[in-house]
Amino acid sequence: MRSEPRYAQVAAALRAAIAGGVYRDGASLPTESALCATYAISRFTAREALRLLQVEGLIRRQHGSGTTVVGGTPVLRQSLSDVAELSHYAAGSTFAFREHGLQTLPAARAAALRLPPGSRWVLLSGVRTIAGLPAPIAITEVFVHADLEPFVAALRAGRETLFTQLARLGGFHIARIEQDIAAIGAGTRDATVLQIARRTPCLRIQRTYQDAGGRIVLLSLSTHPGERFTYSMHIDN
Amino acid sequence: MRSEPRYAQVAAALRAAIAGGVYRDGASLPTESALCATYAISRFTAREALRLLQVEGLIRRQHGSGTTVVGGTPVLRQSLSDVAELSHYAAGSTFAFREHGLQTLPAARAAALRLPPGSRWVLLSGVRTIAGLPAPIAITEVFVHADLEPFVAALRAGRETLFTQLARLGGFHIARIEQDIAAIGAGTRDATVLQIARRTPCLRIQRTYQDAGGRIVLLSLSTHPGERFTYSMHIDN
DNA sequence: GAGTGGTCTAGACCACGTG
DNA sequence: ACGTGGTCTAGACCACTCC
Repeated sequence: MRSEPRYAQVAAALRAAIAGGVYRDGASLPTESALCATYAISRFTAREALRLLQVEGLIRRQHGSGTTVVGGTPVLRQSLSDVAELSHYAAGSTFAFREHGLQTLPAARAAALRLPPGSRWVLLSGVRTIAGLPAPIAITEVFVHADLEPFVAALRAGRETLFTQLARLGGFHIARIEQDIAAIGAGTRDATVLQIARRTPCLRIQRTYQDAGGRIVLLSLSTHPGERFTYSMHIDN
Repeated sequence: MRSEPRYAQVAAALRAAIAGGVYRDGASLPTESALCATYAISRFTAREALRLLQVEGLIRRQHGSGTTVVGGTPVLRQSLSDVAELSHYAAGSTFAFREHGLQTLPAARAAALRLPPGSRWVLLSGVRTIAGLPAPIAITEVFVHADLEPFVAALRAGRETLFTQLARLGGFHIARIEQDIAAIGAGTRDATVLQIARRTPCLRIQRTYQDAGGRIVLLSLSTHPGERFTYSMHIDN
């Protein structure tokens, strides 16, 4: 049982105080030196705690004036922090894939995907289609951690996403998903499969699924033709 | 002319070294103690410089292993998991805009944005820039509901997003944000402002901000050059 | 075990905003 | 002038990774 860093504890305490109405919208938070005194911490730790709240958008800091609460409304926490949301865009679509076995990635490829050089992955490739549409809406590559190779054969195409299947089969828990979205021009191979012109603008979505230890268990790389795909999400307060 | 903080100078030097190919993709950056020695700075200053590069997405830090370069081409990343982060947008960036008054949208335009035909909006246009970068990272159009016109004159460019300013000025609450992300080719006008070639792949992000009644109070339409912008988010279970 | 980054202390001086 | 946050030093111990 590792304990949280001190600055995270202080940040949590302040967050709770804000949510609890101790500091209202626009109200001033204690000064740094006040925090040092009340929590018996150094100024570094106090600043680190405040830095956390700042990137969360909870507080606003002004050089000569002080620290004020920006949005004390306590419900602001809710978000798309739900894995279910991630699958909603795929509803009604099906994913067909082929397995290409366990491979060591070329160094350049590994670096581009920000995976450890020399690491080994089971490579899958596939296309996502929507019934009735002539061309696929995505071409996808999936990299499964070598440790999970025994479960790959049991993967099925269909509604359930690969990562939920793997999590169930492997008996582990996905703790974090990182998602990067960029716009790129279609390469020759992608263009052929997607039936679009080369260099057509495409959405490139890279997701990494990490377990509790921060280890990447699955990485997926999808390319969607720009004119056939829009990534849509919503955030409710 | 006030001089830059020391950590910003060190960060700039490292940024230049990465861009100049001294440290390639995936290569290791000097350790913190090495930076302390070469620049004659304390570890705090070195870490502050590295922190800058980290939030820019240029480097990746791993506890026991070291600091490595993520991408040789500078990519801006925006991490986003809830409304609070959305309000802060890209750290260190500023938004400059002009107001173009109350207008009735052409029918085609309204349809494309999925806004009611004949509805009236205050149109704003602007660019988002990051200090030190020659070209903007986004060109943005904003449509503000006609009912909020009295508050538009009070809007200020700067750190606070337009919708948080409007919510405060108008005394209402944003209940829902919808966000659509697509890949498009840059049009002539966008290409000029963003200093890229026409038809360069760009991320087009459309956000609608709705009040509790589902009424769209604000719509923003941003175009980001693909090679300078990656939309990044994470989801924690 | 050696070396890395993560956390933390106890000081210091400076730049900024408000009185 | 004063108090605020911003920057910075010179140490320290710990947790993690890799050999």
